[in-house]
Amino acid sequence: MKFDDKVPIYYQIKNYLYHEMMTGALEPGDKLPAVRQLAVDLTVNVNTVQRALGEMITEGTIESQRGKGNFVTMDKNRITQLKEQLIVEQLERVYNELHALNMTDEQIISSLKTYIAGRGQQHD
Amino acid sequence: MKFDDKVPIYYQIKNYLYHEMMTGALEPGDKLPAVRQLAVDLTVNVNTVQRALGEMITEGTIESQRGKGNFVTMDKNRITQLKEQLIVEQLERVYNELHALNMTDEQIISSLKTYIAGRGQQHD
DNA sequence: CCTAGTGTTATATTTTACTATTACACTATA
DNA sequence: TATAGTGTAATAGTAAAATATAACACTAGG
Repeated sequence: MKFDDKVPIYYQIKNYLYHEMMTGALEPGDKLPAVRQLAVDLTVNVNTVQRALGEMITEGTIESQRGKGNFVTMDKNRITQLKEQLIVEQLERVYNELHALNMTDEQIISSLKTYIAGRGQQHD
Repeated sequence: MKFDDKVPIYYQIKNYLYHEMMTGALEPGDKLPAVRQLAVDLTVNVNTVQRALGEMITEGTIESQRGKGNFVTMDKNRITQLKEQLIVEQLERVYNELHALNMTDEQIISSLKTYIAGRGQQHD
């Protein structure tokens, strides 16, 4: 996996797993890949994986069963809340960033529209 | 200044100065605060400031005059390009993030509208 | 010429993230 | 009960970022 060297790997692993949960690749109750397998898949050390999982366990996003594995929480509400939270965080960030660049609300919205519209050309 | 401990300080300093330039707080030809002053203002070490400035000098965003100070480039075109670049980077990021959360283009745009509309309530 | 203000550079130290490696604890199952 | 698969934890080492501190180089002005 490709990581941004400006932010801690364990933090990016958390985000990766969040997204797997948000998109349904990992559903409530699902068993995650074994920590050693995740380490191989992501080409990182087991301890780094463990650090990410440890935080998610503390948060209650995943549940650990020693000897069995790590499992996505059965609390679907939590997943929904998490998704909403991730979305708002992103919106908040762009808004603040673009607003700090002296753009008006209207300019922010229209620039996003333009960006998305102009996207079809060279991507996907 | 408050820093996000998930990303290097020198990198955040660069972004801070970029924004100062984008908003016009620092205009082309303007003299930046002395490195030691910046270090005090940002409550950071001189070397950390220097690392940020060093990269910006290499980029050509600012120009250094030994014994005199650091100055914003006179090349207004560069400032404009930089602003456009910063905007696109933000749009790209938000788009990719939200798209990865299974949102459609329309949902992304409308969620931003909703966010901005609902913003007036508790902020500014 | 001296001094204060500026950028630049270097050394040593601390802290944090990450890695490598090993060991331990628990579960399921053959 | 042995073994393979799982999570958990500790130790030691490396690398990068940031700090503290000091010195050097240049400029302007008295």
